[in-house]
Amino acid sequence: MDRDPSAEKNCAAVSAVPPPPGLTPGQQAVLTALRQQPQPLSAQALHGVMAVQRSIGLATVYRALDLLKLLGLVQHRVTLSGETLYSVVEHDHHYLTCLQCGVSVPVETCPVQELVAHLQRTNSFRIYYHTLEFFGVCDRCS
Amino acid sequence: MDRDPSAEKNCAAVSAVPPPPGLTPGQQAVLTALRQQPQPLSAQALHGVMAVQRSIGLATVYRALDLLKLLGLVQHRVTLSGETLYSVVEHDHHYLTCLQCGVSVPVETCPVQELVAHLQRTNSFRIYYHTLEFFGVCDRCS
DNA sequence: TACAATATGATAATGATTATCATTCCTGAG
DNA sequence: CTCAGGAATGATAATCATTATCATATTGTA
Repeated sequence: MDRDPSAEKNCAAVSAVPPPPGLTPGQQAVLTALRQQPQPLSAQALHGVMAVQRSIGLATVYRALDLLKLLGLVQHRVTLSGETLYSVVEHDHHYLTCLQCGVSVPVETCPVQELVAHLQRTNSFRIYYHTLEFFGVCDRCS
Repeated sequence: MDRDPSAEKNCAAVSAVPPPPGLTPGQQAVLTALRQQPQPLSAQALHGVMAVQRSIGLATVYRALDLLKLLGLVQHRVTLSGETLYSVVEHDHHYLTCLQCGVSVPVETCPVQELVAHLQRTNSFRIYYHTLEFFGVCDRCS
């Protein structure tokens, strides 16, 4: 068996921002709901699961997600079908996506932490999260 | 001055697929037009620049881009505003994007080539390209 | 040369996201 | 404690990139 080449394991979030600042109840609810999801979720799906317990407008969910993104608490990724999926910034979640069938399999390693630190120094950018995604064709489709 | 930490330079495309197979004239035109662009371009923008010289339908441009993606000749990335930008698969183009103002600055290094090779071996996926994108807030916005 | 399959174009339809706007909530000054 | 100003919320209309549709044109082939 060959060793994993670029080996840093699943890197944890770079504590981008302190704990939640003054979030409104609605924003808190969105964050809490998102934290309970095992998988990244679309805004509409999140709205769906939230609406069961608490009434909240779809627009509010979108707005809260945008805000939470800006606070470094939530990250996003866009699927091939154009949906945006949101998840809490915790661990990196990277994917290998088939351009044909759209299936995404998670990638366990992440080789970019050093690069993040470097960019942060050289670009005067506060980096909250990153997406790393591989596109190709899975064997079933080729 | 500190050295660049994760140092592989701009990695070239992994010759995903041989030269162009039997592309139709329309598909060829799309590929050619895209090759002449210095920047990644949206499908509509590409259609715009193409329409000047050659009449082509917008739907055809979309279809050709999808096909070229499937052939490993073209890659895509999605902006914060939801547009999909296309470019020829040549060198990696990675970005640092401000979640506030949306500005994207290119990132010159790419630490994932080894990982690509590894994934290719362990996942029986044919990998054509990848996207690596950093999100945060630029100093002007924070 | 005629057929079957595929590509193309024009346009309608889709669907996720955003804008709008009236209402409600909250906070701080008085 | 009360009121005014600002922000947040919800319902819904509007937007806009992308996709589906379908009739027509093109291409490779028997």
